[in-house]
Amino acid sequence: MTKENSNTPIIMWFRQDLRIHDNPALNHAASSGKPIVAVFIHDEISPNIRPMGAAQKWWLHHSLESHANELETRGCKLILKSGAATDAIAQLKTETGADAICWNRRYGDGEQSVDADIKQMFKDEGLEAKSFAGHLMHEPSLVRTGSDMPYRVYTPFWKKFCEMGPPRAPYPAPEQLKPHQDQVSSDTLEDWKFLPTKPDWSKTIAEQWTPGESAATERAKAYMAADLRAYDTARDLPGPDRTSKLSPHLRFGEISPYTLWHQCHDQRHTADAKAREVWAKELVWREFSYHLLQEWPHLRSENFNPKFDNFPWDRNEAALEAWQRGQTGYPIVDAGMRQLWKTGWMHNRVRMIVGSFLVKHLLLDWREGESWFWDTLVDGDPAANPAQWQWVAGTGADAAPYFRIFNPILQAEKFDKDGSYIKRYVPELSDLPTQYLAAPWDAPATELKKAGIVLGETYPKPIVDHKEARERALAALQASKEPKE
DNA sequence: CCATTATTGTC
DNA sequence: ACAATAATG
Repeated sequence: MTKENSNTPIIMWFRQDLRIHDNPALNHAASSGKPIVAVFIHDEISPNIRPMGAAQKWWLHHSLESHANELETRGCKLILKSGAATDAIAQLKTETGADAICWNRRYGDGEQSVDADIKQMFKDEGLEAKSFAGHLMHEPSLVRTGSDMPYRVYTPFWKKFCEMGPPRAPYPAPEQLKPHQDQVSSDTLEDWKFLPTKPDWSKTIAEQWTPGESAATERAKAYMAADLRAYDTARDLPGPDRTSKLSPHLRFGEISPYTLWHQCHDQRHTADAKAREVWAKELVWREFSYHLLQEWPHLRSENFNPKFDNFPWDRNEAALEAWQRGQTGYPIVDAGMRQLWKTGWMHNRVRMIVGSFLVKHLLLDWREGESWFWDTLVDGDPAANPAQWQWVAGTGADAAPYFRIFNPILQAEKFDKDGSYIKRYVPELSDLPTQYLAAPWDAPATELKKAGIVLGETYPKPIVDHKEARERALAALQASKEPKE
């Protein structure tokens, strides 16, 4: 095959795919034989693109640093540009004389319309613009029901996903990259001010996480070898916490879902079929979220199920703040919210509990919770975060025929039996015997005293009564169903 | 009788 | 998923 323009550069536009391995667009750029201009654009201007949350920015800073180093060892510099992506790409095209561009597809209406514009910009000049599937194993728009409709329920989506055949094997990293050598203007990471300063809340997060492709790869390997086998039985226990912690790495594409799918299924000798399937199903929940986002671009702002449009959400700043700060008086809720603040992450079981509590017990709008998570989670994902919040609120894609109201006391007793999770994040309760940890207000006065706890002083009294809150939520649901005058 | 366990209806 | 109710021992 002749490569007519092998001396003119190709732009490799990195977005949510900060990896060398299994990166189809990068492989395309490498095999084109053209000098590669690698770029990342920080775009907070283009319409309908959600500005990143603070914790994600912390992650992205370090992930870009790591990715730039990876590229550097292959002789390639990562160019940083900011502003509207169409302008940044146009400028880069002029600066470098590039006659081709490639990227891995992203999802969401704002992102896709920017990408379509840029593709058009290249096509109009007879230049090449190619996009690849790398973020998801099956294109969300191609997973359809028998009557050619998008799925609204996970289980049939999962079945269809399986029928569509196993995801392709991951691609190897390109053997070599031919870098573009000329000087190109670039921002610095410091220009973007992604790291918090006054106050710097990132220290406890940095202790937990190492952003970047090599850390992601190591974590995946270690997880598959050690803990995958216990996933189906242990995944609901936030105390021992045997989850993979791969979510932020996946969020920024430091490791690909194809790689993880195959690593999981290759683990036949250590993990049984059940454990492997349950874990793979979680990976496909991510795909389902993108499927929903694709079909319902306003997933983060509008009820998926319009029947909830009349739901009488409360507005209560004090209650919202108590929830955000982990001061609700329900230890399992407070432990979760404090884990989130401290580490930028929360165990999934606890996400469901705190989400249900915000929406059902406090009657606060799920969008308040979604926004808080978006700002504080290092794995805040444009599809998974709204999809999960809508699921827990009952407004989303959920097959349950009833209005799910988690009981935070039962949930704590069931999933944090030994109280290790609560004690870790709510240390003011750590001297209370385990049996009282789920509901300290029911502990005998003598036990509270022995543990040095004064409810309302050293730890809050519950801000709502469970039974009353439950009844109030059910009444609100009824009220939202009354036909409007 | 009480505490634990199984069943069932709901949203 | 929960909670009211029934069954068990």
